[in-house]
Amino acid sequence: MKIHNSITGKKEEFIPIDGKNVRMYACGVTVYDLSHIGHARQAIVYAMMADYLRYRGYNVKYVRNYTDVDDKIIKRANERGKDALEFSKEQIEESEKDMAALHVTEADEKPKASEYIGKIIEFVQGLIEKGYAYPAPNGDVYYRVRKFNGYGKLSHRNVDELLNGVRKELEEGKEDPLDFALWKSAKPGEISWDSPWGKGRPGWHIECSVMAKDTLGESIDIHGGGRDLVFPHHENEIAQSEALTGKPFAKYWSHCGLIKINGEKMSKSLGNSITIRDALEMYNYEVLKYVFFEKHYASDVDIYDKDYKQAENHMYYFYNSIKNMENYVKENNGDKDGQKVEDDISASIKEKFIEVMDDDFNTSAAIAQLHVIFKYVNNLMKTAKKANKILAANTIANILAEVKEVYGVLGFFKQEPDEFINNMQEKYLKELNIEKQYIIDEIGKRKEAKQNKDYQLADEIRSNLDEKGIILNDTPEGTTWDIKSLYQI
RNA sequence: GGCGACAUAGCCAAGUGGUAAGGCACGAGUCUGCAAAACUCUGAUCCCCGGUUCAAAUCCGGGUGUCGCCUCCA
Repeated sequence: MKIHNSITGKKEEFIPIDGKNVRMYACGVTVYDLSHIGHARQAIVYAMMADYLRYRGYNVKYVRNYTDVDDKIIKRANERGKDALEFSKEQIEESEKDMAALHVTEADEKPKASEYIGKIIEFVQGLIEKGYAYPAPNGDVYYRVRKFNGYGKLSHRNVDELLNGVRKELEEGKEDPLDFALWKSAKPGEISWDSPWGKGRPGWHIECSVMAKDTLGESIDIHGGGRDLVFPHHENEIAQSEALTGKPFAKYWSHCGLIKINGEKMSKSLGNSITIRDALEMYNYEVLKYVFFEKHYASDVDIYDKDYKQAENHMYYFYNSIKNMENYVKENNGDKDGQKVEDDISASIKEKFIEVMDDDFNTSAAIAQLHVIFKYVNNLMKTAKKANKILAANTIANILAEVKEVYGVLGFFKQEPDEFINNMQEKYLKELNIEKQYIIDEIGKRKEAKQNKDYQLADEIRSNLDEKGIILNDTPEGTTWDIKSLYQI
């Protein structure tokens, strides 16, 4: 099992601190607005890691926090005339709805900053006592960056370079421009808590150090988050935690790549950010997982509209293949004639999945393998049929069971094929504004024309439907229809 | 300016020492009245230059280009 470690910049053998027990922390969202697909990717990626590690026999404790006290939250709450905590509580509920709709495995604990104020104050006091922090006259408390030796080891910078080229004004009360706030004194009208330094609230970075320590202990195995958090957030977490405990904070630092939309950085100002809610309105959750898993988690990705469409077509192909497999098993149930052991690749499915996933969670390669499997099975069923041989249903059943179990780890194939396929067709019929009955009637007319050998009329009916976005498929069992765009981009 | 990452076929994308997964698009074929779907076949020596090695897309050095971070950000 290998995992990429940002702190060394290398892929390393994964050896948890405590045998088979894995402690994992991922920075969650600051809940001042609806979550977007960047948050979705991050949540999906770290849930996938937890799921996969469990699949490999580790006992995983996975923690993902919520930042529910912060400048943006306060600002947004004020705009809406709401209490900050009341507002963030609502936002957390919305975020949980999104995660449930995405079918993301829940974290074992989801601590909130506002529930950790006492422990945050204790932590800050500890840092002051050790000389790593100091209160400013205005009630802020700052971290003394230059005091911590390892500062910059994650983001690979040194303290002096940080000042390079950056005009940083020395804020009042700070000893050094690099120092960052652990505790912020309250401005009038802001939510605040009592502290030894007066009324105030925690800084952002300290929350994660405190919550990670409280839920997982002083040293954790994997700390994850978006690549944009490397500096300063994760760098500061290390400084805080290691200064207080004197122990290594996280053994493996994992960073998830960022998302661009149609070639542009996703941002509110560009108006191109896609909320999870919007995405789910357009695409099934397994389709979204396909989009994210198709590329390695650590890569920054540029997602174009056509990528979703393509993923949808792939999932449609997979589910149709599964349906065919199920039908095949049903039709040939109990028939063991023609079974060839060498055709049964079910054992190698798991083997290959583990091989690529053990290599830093290579979901991209795992998905490539999925295409190979379905192609293989479709070919198997086809050639068996063609040769008028009955391939043992057991072989197909074995492969199908294995695919569902193995790829279930990534959250795939949790739906009934008919359910998935019908929903997809309904969605497009609605979009194309076509009634199912109309198609059936047209197929009936065409059947008649074909029986009369009036192929010109038959072709006309078919091309007519084609123009409307419906394709017909003549099979020995009759004519079936489907949605054209589920096969084409 | 500093730090970091990336550069693989028309496009997307795996692959960290032994002669390049997968997908999309394109073309040919099987099937079909003709199509469609499905399946089969077909394509790259890996940005450029130099080095290490029996052997490099993969390691090292230089160059070019793209991107991220250095301010809140998954």
